[in-house]
Amino acid sequence: MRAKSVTEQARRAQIVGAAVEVLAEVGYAAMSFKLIAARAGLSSTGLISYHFRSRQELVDEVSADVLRRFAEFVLGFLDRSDTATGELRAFLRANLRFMRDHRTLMVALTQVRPHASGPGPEDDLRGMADLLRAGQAAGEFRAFDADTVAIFVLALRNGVLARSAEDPGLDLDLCERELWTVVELAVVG
Amino acid sequence: MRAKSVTEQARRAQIVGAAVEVLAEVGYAAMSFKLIAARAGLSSTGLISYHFRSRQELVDEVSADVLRRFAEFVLGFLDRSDTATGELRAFLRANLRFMRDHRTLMVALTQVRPHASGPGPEDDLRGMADLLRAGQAAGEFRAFDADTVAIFVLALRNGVLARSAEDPGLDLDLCERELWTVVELAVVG
Amino acid sequence: MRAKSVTEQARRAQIVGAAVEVLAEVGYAAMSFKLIAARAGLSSTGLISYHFRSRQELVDEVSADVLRRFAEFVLGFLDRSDTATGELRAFLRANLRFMRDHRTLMVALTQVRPHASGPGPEDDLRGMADLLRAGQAAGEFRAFDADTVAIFVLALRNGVLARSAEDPGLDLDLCERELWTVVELAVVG
Amino acid sequence: MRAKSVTEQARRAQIVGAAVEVLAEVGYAAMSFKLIAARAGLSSTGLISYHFRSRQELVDEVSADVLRRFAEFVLGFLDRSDTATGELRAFLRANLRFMRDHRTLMVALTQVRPHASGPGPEDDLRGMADLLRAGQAAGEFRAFDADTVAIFVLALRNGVLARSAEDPGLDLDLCERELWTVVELAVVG
DNA sequence: GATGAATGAGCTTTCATTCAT
DNA sequence: CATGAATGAAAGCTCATTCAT
Repeated sequence: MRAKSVTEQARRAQIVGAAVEVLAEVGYAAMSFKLIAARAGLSSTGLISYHFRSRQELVDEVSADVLRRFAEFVLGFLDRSDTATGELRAFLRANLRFMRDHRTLMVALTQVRPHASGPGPEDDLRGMADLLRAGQAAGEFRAFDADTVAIFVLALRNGVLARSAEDPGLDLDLCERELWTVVELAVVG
Repeated sequence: MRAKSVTEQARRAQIVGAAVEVLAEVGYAAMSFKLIAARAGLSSTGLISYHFRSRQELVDEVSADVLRRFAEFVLGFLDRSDTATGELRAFLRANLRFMRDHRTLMVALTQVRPHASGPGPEDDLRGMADLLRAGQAAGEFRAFDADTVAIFVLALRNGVLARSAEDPGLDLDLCERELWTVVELAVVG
Repeated sequence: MRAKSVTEQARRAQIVGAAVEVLAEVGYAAMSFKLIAARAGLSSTGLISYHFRSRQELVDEVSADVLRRFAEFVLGFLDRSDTATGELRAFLRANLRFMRDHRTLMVALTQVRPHASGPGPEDDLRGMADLLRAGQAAGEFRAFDADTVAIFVLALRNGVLARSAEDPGLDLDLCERELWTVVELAVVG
Repeated sequence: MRAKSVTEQARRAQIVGAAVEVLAEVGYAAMSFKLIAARAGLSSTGLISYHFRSRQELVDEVSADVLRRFAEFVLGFLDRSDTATGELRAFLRANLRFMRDHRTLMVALTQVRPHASGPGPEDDLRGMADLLRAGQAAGEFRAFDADTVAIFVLALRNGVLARSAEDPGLDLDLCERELWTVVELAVVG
């Protein structure tokens, strides 16, 4: 792979940013190069094709980019704790805070991820199941099937984010408190 | 609204059925009349337009049709119990069984519902919150914010269905058992 | 050509009538079997195709039918006079009265005639030129090129009808008086 | 409104030109992007949509373009005279000459104008009525209802043009002479 | 690198017509 | 005779992509 010039990188970022906004606004199915170009202030959709080999490459990059930012954000919450319980709590909190602070990114991610290559839900699940198993090994969590409960934890996360996307008025701080209560009850036992 | 002839009804059903299969296979964004016509063995897309005023009408009908079948299915589980706990358990069980027995319908529904008119997630939430409040009033459930926990319960349902859609090998019976354990812990307290 | 049954004739008339209304309302370019069927209260456009070999045949029949009615109407005015001047005046009066009393027919005719076979403007012109020549031979009209002035007379007729079609509020009685003044000045000299 | 590039302008003009030819040849109802693209030597109808937002925009532009050319042409005749009589005569002469020299444009205009936005017949009538009133005020014309006679004058113009469109062999120079005789008789009195 | 014009396949929808019942 | 379902061509329009400048 070639090294990318600074200008090139800047343009790609600009286009990805515009795509994020479009995705959050009209959804994946209605996203088009025309809308993205307009949103980015570009004079031609040709420029998008110039910087991205194909629509799919753009979709992948949008997904990867938002995912990277999200991961960084979550990491900022995680590295303060060392128990599995603390890590789980930090993860959930980070997710809801990201939604609160970067709603557009989050909504765009939910729209684009099903159509992007790159890490999928299985990868999320693997990580979560590992965390849960670690908690069980440390005696913090009750006995349960970690793979299955991992599905549940991520389902709760996704569901709250989806609801918040539908209803911008949702009180995410209340959600965070109630969510932790529920997860603690369910996982710690 | 005019009465629809038998043939008309049959064709519409056939088209809706083909649309369901296409939706489950390629997703909403890639759905097209061409694919549906091919799947249904129709000679042209014109026939779809003949039976449905517009693409949106087809989308709405697909959503309504699957939703109706799903509601019937769920009802078959519900009317055996009378406590809120029993009803909640039956609801969750019914959902997972529907996925197990009618996977294509369920997957199609997740694809189409965000783009259909008709009842939306808010309506689901309202019903669930009412059930939870009834359980609280009956002393079956612990104290929590019913609207928020309704989000959680439906999130769990949706998440399991989504996971099952991604991974057809998922053991839904195991999920059902673990899910009820988790929900009981979380809701009954 | 086969004899047409009574029912057949009635249906054709009904369809022609509906076509006239549609033509007057939306114009030739926007006319369609669907609109005509709806207007006639028919359940299918197939019925139109059943009674008319083709769209063109319907168009021709509409034109011929209205033209026939128009001719009858005009005749009712003509047969009272015997001079060319009287006949010319009666002709013009009849035209404007027909527009006043049967506006829909007249408007439909202007829409359909350019697309119908059957007698065309040349035939109208021939008749008018003959009348003018007769008037010249009788010493009623001044010397002019009859073929050319025939164009003018029919142009005046057509223009007034077209204007009246555009502006239903046009005072056709005033038009009739002014028109005759003008024609008399121009033709008698 | 954005400034249009030279190439853009040229293509639009080319498409408008092709549309004019198609209109003159097959009429408004049978006009289609396919015919226009073929006539213009374009590879696809998509290019027409690329340069014109919609069919209606093309229709409007064709009408406006021909109208503009026509107005310029007429102006070249008008500015030599100062009496109402002279202006009227120049107007009529200009119309017939335009038909003689730019028959395709003229025929296209008659086809497209009823379906275009932009100035309509009422606007033509207003101008003509004003001219007639000016002539009356100057004592050049006899007493008549200017609004009505304006209809007549334009009717004569339209009728001759229509006839010429139908019969390309029509002697427009003869028409011009006879027309002026008739108009003079009718208007001057 | 950027532009905007061009491409051609694709979309949904409408059309007149045909056909089995 | 009438119905309404079916047909396939054609419509206007949008799409991602390509290309010359």
